[in-house]
Amino acid sequence: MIKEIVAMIRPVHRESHDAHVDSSHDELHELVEVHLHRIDQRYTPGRQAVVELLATSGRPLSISDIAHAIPDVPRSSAYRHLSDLQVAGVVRRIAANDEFARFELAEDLTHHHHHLLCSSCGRVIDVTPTSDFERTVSAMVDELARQQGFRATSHALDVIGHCAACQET
Amino acid sequence: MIKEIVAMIRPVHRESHDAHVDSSHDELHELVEVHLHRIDQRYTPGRQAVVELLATSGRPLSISDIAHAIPDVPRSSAYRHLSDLQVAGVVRRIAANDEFARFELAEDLTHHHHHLLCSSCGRVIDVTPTSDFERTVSAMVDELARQQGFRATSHALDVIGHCAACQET
DNA sequence: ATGAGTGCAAAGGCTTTGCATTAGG
DNA sequence: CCTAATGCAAAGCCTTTGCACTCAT
Repeated sequence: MIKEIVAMIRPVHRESHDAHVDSSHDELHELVEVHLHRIDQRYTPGRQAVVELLATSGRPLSISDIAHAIPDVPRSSAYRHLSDLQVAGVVRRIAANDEFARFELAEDLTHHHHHLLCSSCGRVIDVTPTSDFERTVSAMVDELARQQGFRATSHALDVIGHCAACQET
Repeated sequence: MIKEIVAMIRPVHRESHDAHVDSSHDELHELVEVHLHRIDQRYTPGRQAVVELLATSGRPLSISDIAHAIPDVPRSSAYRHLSDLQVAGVVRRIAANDEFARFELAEDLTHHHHHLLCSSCGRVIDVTPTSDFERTVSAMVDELARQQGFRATSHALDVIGHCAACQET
């Protein structure tokens, strides 16, 4: 059943919560609660733990990362939490270049950003573009899409290379 | 053992084969053979079939796509072919937004391009950027990376949205 | 009390591997 | 001849599910 629901995932449009980009910590949780309530789900301790972890990690986390960081939340529950949070539009699943899916808070709850993928260590680093940068990227993306009759709703720009730490070796 | 080798994957630098972007069909296969020989592997019929398929598909293919298109190549062999071709730098694995990995020929053998990911049907469409476009993206990517002491080697720009076919419904 | 949420263990599904056979150099 | 390449079937691994128990409203 979750399957069908997940298939319906679409961007959650901000309504009266437009300026939460700089929400404080508590506001984030309140907002998540609202998102969950929209789909008749509760913001339980287990879910809070997952959201809290994603909010403070500063980078997308894999299931392993999560299971390791919150040992008292069983993997099966972690999977379910992530799935539910995804349906609620709170969490977004991204695909790194390795075989592991990563999860991060939706940009509605944080801010738009891109990723730097380290080929050496697999690390994923978040980077926030300047508005100038973003304006340009958006324009380019729209142009690319239009040529194919494609309707763009968002984009992802990943930079592949080697992180500072891996260059030292 | 393949594991260790895969961990060593790095971009294959073109040597005396710089201008193969417009290689004819046969030249592609010859080039693939060279890449395979570099790692002491043969360009067998099964591998040729996979490369041929990827070359003519015009879009990244999942294992299912491949298994379906080349029924006489067992899945286990397809997996091994893709893995080997990846090590040889002939094939690149990309991650779509769904759970299935897709495979495409490395840009060394084709040309640099980006992807349009349809949220509705999961389809991945290749789009080739103009050189102007690409120049700008590269510059922006370098800028993003530099801020983090990251050394960029390549980039991927994915546009998420709905393809023309899915908008008709 | 009633339905959602959670844990544990079992089931599933896709990938990888072992091993014996075939083929290419 | 010798090592790579293949097929098939078995093994692995991550993810999903079933079911009973707990918790919140």
